Amino acid sequence: MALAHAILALLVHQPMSGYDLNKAFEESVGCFWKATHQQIYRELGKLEDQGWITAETIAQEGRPDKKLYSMTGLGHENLTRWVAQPCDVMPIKEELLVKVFVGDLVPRAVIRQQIEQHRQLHQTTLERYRSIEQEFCSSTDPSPMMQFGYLVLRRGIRYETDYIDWCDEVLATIEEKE
Amino acid sequence: MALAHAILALLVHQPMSGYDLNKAFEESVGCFWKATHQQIYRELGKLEDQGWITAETIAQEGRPDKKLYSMTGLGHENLTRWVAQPCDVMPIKEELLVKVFVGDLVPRAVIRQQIEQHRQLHQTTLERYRSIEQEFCSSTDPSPMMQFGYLVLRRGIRYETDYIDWCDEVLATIEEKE
DNA sequence: TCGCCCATGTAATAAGTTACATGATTCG
DNA sequence: CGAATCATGTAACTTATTACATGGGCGA
Repeated sequence: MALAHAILALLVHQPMSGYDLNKAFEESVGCFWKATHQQIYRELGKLEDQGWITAETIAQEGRPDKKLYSMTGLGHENLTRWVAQPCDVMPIKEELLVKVFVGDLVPRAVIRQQIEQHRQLHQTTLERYRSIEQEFCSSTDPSPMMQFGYLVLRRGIRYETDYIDWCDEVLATIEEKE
Repeated sequence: MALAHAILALLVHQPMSGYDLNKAFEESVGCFWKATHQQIYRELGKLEDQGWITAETIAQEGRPDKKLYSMTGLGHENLTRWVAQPCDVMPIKEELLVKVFVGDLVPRAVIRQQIEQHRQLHQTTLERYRSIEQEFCSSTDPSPMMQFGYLVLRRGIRYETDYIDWCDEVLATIEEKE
């Protein structure tokens, strides 16, 4: 049910289309949830059936019609109730760590290359988060919603920074003994 | 295919039963992969069909028979090839972060409580990793396999430490304005 | 005697991925 | 003229979760 609530969480602030939601998951919101457009459209259908959201079809000139989804009172109630419920720690599933774990099966260069590649990917993500952070800081609107959004972004920044530091630790260790 | 490779990665070092694998995923290996026993038994069946592992049934007194799985040459080849293949960054899906994101819907105390609870959970996991680290350090066997295992554990320790620090950051921010 | 450890599985459902499918507009 | 953006979806398939199911031994 978590994807449903992630979608509702985005619709609290403003109505959005499936397309908008997909972009959000790819960009800023990517630091706490991930979903493909197929999942999003399917889930939006379910949420509408349950009456947690409503759709309004907007005709547009020169581009396809879009469906703007808004949260209903029922959806709002459900989301609020869900926020207060205890939740589990999300399990970690890291392919890269499985590879490092069996690093002794391959030449050192293979692991070094994998780590270097991931360091690069996390660096790129970190830079994206940093530029979103700049927008927060330069904005003159210190609303409470922005505060919570900023705390989530902080988690993303911390995570990426820490991952990069770990990569450097690994690289230092494997170079040491070559 | 990643679960299959995570299982193979554990079977490289010694033969194990489904039960053993499940315990491993719950304990030390939990810092890089998670699987339920149902998934494990199903996957073991598939891996055996493919000829990547072989089973040997061990009759035991006073307790159920067990099936000890060992990796075959084919399994070893496949695992080795997989380690060298590039892989994607694993997406983050954090229910807690979704909740913090919509923290303005509920009283401050609700978010504070959620954060405190998760801080506690991550603290417990960190302590578990720290005690595994102690075993590594006191061991007089600095084999290469141990080195890679230690690097993976370092990732777990870093992750948990960083998560706890973030929790403290959130708690400081929400107390500030009460 | 109650509950945990050992040890394995099936069945049903939910969630996620991959491939397929369309079609106009706008920018380089 | 090709690629990207906007905008939506279906269908098939693979993974993961949850519930159900069994049964002896062993320690508090």
